[in-house]
Amino acid sequence: MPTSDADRRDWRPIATVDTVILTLDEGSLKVLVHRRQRAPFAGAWALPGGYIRPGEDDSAEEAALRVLRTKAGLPNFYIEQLATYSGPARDPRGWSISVAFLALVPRDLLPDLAEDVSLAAVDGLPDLAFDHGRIVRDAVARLRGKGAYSSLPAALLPESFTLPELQRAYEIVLGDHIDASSFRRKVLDLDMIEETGEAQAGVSKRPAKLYRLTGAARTFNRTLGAA
Amino acid sequence: MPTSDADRRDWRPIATVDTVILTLDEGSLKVLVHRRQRAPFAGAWALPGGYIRPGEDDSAEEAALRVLRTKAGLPNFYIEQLATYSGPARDPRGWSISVAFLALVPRDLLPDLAEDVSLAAVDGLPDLAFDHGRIVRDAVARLRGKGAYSSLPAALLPESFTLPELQRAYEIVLGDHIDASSFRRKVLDLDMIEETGEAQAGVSKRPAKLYRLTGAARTFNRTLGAA
DNA sequence: TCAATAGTGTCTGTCAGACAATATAGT
DNA sequence: ACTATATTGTCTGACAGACACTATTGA
Repeated sequence: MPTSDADRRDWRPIATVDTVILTLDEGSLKVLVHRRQRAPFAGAWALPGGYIRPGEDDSAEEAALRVLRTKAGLPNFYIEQLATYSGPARDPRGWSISVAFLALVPRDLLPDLAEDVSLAAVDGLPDLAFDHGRIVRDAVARLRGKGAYSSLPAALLPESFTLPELQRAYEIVLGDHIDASSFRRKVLDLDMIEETGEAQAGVSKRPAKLYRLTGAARTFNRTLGAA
Repeated sequence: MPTSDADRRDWRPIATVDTVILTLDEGSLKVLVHRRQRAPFAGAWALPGGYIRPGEDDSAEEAALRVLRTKAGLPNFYIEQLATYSGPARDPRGWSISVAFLALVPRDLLPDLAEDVSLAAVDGLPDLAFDHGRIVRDAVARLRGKGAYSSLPAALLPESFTLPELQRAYEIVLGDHIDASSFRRKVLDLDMIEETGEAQAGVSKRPAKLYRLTGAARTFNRTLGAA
């Protein structure tokens, strides 16, 4: 069983994680990317990612959260497993396997973007390192496909939001117009959201009521990825 | 960078694949399991699985197909990525990462079962090695959750089948009764199936027409997993 | 009062499920 | 003709989208 280093390297692929952080910014769906400092693909835009460290991480998910903390300075939040990408060619360093995760984050929870971090619109994505372009496309397809009426798009909004804002989030995610009255009926029937009691202020038109996700909806949200 | 073997082993997790083969047998949904010959979990039931071999496999999916060919004697068929399981405790041999795949296979395509291979009903599953019990539960949840009207359950039936048979397959998969007239309308509208021109023979009642999946439905089926 | 958007009420077409009615094989 | 399904037709309630109408704020 014991063999040379070269052989052993051949038997255990490189194991990494990559994260797709999606948010709503300036009316469109964007993904967080950073400029790579080191080879391979130095200077190219890439998803935040890194090696799984068995000595340090308790799971691939923990590894992804660690990468987000240390590489992007992001706090822990809910991430959902997207898919796993593998093969000899996707990483020039050798046969690799990467577990990709997806998170929906309100824009205001993202810290001020550093020099080498940027939000790229998912429609008209620039070229990304590795197979990250494909990973982002898969993530967006998953988001768009998954329950037109799951509570997911609400995760892109701040703690409290108006119904028109929520509707716009759905429209951006789904890429389609939604009728306002149907939307209200549906979303209120589902007990996903509840009034905060407050209303918009300082607008020169009828102010909209503010809502928040109900506890039930937040939980539903958290567990959606498991199914 | 070069370190001792122990260190390097620590940096690259064990990488494996596991496969969940689901089929309809005696009116219920079953999963193919085999009795492990070797430690760990020698003697226990487990999903067919094995190491990814970077020198031999072009992707995790190829590795899974190779495992099915060599360990279970199964031909190549469409498998869909399910999820990836990882951590220090799931395999006593060390920190491991396993990519799980799902396949729906007509019972008559499974070769005669060898001594150490068996079909276990997914409801009332026996204890399985590793975290395979959880993997099977996730697979069944995915199947039940995924498009009530995707063409997926049809993959569990032989090449040609009657509408009542197809309906029963859906009912078993969904675990719920379906109205016959609605089912016919829907499934025929979707252009998923087409008449073969033949009909059942040798039944002492009105014989049902035979159908097959349309080319479009088969393709749809194949690509479902990608989204 | 006006502009602009929030929010409500009503109509209508679509569709799934319930269920009755009809069709067809072997016996 | 009779039995046991297969298959079709009709009715009805739920619901999404269209759209007209009312409400409410600051200017």
